Amino acid sequence: MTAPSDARARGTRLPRVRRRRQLLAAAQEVFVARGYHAAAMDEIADRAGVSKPVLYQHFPGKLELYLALLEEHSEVLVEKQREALESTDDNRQRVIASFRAYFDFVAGDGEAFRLVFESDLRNLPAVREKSEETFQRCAELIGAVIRQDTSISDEEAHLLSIGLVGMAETSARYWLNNHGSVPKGAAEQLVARLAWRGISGWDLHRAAEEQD
Amino acid sequence: MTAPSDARARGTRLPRVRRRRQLLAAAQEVFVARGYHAAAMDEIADRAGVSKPVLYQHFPGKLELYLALLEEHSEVLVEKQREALESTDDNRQRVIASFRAYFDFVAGDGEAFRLVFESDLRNLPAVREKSEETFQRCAELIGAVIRQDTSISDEEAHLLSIGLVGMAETSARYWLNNHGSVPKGAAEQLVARLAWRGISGWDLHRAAEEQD
DNA sequence: GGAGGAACCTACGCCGGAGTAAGATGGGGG
DNA sequence: CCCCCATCTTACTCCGGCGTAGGTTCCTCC
Repeated sequence: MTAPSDARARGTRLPRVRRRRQLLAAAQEVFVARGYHAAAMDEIADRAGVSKPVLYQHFPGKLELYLALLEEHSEVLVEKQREALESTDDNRQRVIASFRAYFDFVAGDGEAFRLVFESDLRNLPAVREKSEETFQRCAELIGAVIRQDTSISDEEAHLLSIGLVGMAETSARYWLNNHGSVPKGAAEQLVARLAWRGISGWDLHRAAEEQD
Repeated sequence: MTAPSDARARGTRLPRVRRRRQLLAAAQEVFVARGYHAAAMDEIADRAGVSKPVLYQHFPGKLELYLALLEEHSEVLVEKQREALESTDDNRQRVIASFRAYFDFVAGDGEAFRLVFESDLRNLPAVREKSEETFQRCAELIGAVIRQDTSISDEEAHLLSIGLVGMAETSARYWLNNHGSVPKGAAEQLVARLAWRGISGWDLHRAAEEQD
């Protein structure tokens, strides 16, 4: 670990756009490894093989740098989720694809998911809002599917999707932290099955269950 | 909001134990409202109607103060969960009770749940471990019930309980943040039903589902 | 080949907030 | 009645880390 990423040749100059990309990559590594607060601008600069003022020529401040990354990866997650749900018309497969999307997201891109799911800056309104918005958008995508194919009320469908998204997020994160205990495919399938059993045929058996 | 809690009579002396309790209460308010990093020892002291050194006569540092609270409320959650699962022998009722326990926890005690679920100090190993341990203990309690009444393998049962706990935590937090859209009892029931449909009769229908 | 500007550096200002020294105060036991 | 210790206070020190002033190098384009 602690691969220096791009500390190559402390003396190479880069065109502006290229440098910016690289700075973002370095920042991601540091923010992911240390969290927002423990991350130092000096370390990010070092990691990029550059001095601090360079960082400030590309981003007005630490916060903006962080927000840029948060924004980017939030968008990736929502997009993955959208693709998953559009990938098929079979709802059962949809559930599986949706969970796989979460696991993929968590497994991918240098653990960037920690920015979205485990940010230590949620107390800042801007960050909290972004986080919740991302969460809501995912839930809404799923909620739309549920509503479309059942007679569940809007409010109930929404709450159910919230629960499902929470399950996906939590189990994906858990799976990643305990790599090796269960292979990815199996974990996805298992949790997806739990979800599918939960929602499939909700209307049908509802009356019966209401009896209790 | 910003109820001063106990800023009563800036000049009253208190016996050691009583003062300690009060400091913990003040600290909880501030940590919950601001998070660990944005919380200032000065503010905690002020909130308790006392000066900073007093705080340091009761706790060696900011971190220890925080950990004391985290520990306490983590224990409360696990205990609530244990009680819920022991409250009945009917597994369906168990699921409901278990979810209710999460909602109760989130609804209770000055939003102390934010320390356990939304800590902005998870990057510190001590905190991360405590958080995960709490989470695991809850999952393990549920996992034990699942294993006890089904033939699901240990590993699978564990992953399923992880997912369920995640669902409970997420939906409870969401419900609290959007108070008013759904009454507590209804929300609990709805999500509990989702979970119950998911796990009940898992063995029975398993073979059939494996076909796909 | 030499201005000019873009990319980069060293070195510092400064501020918030954790933790501390040294002294004031007040009430219970001798 | 007065001493003593526990309680509490004011008023600092110190440090990490963000952001910046001012100067330097190297490439490009005329």
